[in-house]
Amino acid sequence: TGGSSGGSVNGLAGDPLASQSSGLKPLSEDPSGGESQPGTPLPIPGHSGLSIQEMVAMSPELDTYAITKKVKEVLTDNNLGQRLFGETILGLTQGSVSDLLARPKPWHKLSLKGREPFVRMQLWLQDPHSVEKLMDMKRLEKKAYMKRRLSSLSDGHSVDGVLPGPDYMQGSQSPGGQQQLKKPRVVLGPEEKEALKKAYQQKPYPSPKTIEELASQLNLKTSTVINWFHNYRSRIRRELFIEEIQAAGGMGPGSEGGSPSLRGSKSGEGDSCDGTESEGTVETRQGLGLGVGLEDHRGACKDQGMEVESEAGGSNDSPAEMDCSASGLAGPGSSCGQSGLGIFGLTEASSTSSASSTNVPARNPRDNNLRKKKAANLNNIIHRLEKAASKEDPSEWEF
DNA sequence: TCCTAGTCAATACT
DNA sequence: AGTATTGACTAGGA
Repeated sequence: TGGSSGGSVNGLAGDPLASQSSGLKPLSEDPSGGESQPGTPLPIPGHSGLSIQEMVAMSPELDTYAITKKVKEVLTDNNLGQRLFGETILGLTQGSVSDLLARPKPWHKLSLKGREPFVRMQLWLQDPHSVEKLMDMKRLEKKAYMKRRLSSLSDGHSVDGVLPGPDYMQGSQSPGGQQQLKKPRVVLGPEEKEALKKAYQQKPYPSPKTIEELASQLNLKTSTVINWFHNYRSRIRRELFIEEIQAAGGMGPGSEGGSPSLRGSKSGEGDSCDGTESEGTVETRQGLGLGVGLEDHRGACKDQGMEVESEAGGSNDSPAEMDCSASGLAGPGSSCGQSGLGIFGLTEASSTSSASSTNVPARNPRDNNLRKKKAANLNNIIHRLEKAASKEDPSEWEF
């Protein structure tokens, strides 16, 4: 991939990580770069030469929340970092791992590709030697690091770049040979973000024209504004998923139940409710209904001029999920984790949250968010309706 | 062409 | 040093 993107951690070319040690799978994805699809004849350790893709395809529904919870637990208990875990087990970078562990999307909302890390995690959890393997890896890294440090010290260089990470070379992408000066990362200031959020509240899907305006007003590139909207929408959507999971009782026993998710924008500002307003779960998926799930909750915060009161209280949620209904799981009850039945021995999934639960006493801050969600959701619906309206033939309407 | 899903990777935070 | 956040980018769907 030309850019940094696809390549990924799996560039673990010659570092100690990949190969070695007991049979840790080097999760390499296709070397070529073709990425996603085909390749990956990754022979998962104990599973009859199936590629992960195949395993993912065959996998029954997994409880992503329980899996990440367990993984976090194991990692912290054993003092293993996300970076090591991500690079050696998942083939993802630290940031991605952090994100994944903190906000897992429910299984039924994941694409095949998105499910892969969870299947890997599940497999890892089931491996009785998972921890020790990773520990070995850690030791090796440390050793290598020390070595490098020593040698460079004698050379008189500093070893800063010693990001144990293998790749890291930005050179990989400069085929021509010369380093293209990397463009500095754009960092939006609080005011800019504020303005963008405001704009989002009024129009989650701004027109090109609006985007242009925003860009010039904020002095940003239009692509930055576009990216911001894309990212914001998708991240808010994710927050919603988390709520869904938790509202559905997804948390396990030990959990405190607090959702780490919704942390609106820093307190500061005067804005009463801003933060993660949201957008809707318009979840397209298979065309089900408008995602307006979320029961009603009232809430203060009437800013931005949107009022939004009632809406169809639809059940939202996804529809028909694939096979679902796991077949042979039946875990040992209580704790998730191990057990190992069936091909995967997966732990049952708490299945789709049929949301719409009427409970949820409504925790203070949550209320506002829900309201916002509904509001934004409506915007989404409107967006879609407008789109549909542009189609003459009703049969083309999607909803 | 526009959107979403997934990620990367820089960098802010702890 | 490890973790969290987030702008940018790729792939793929419609």
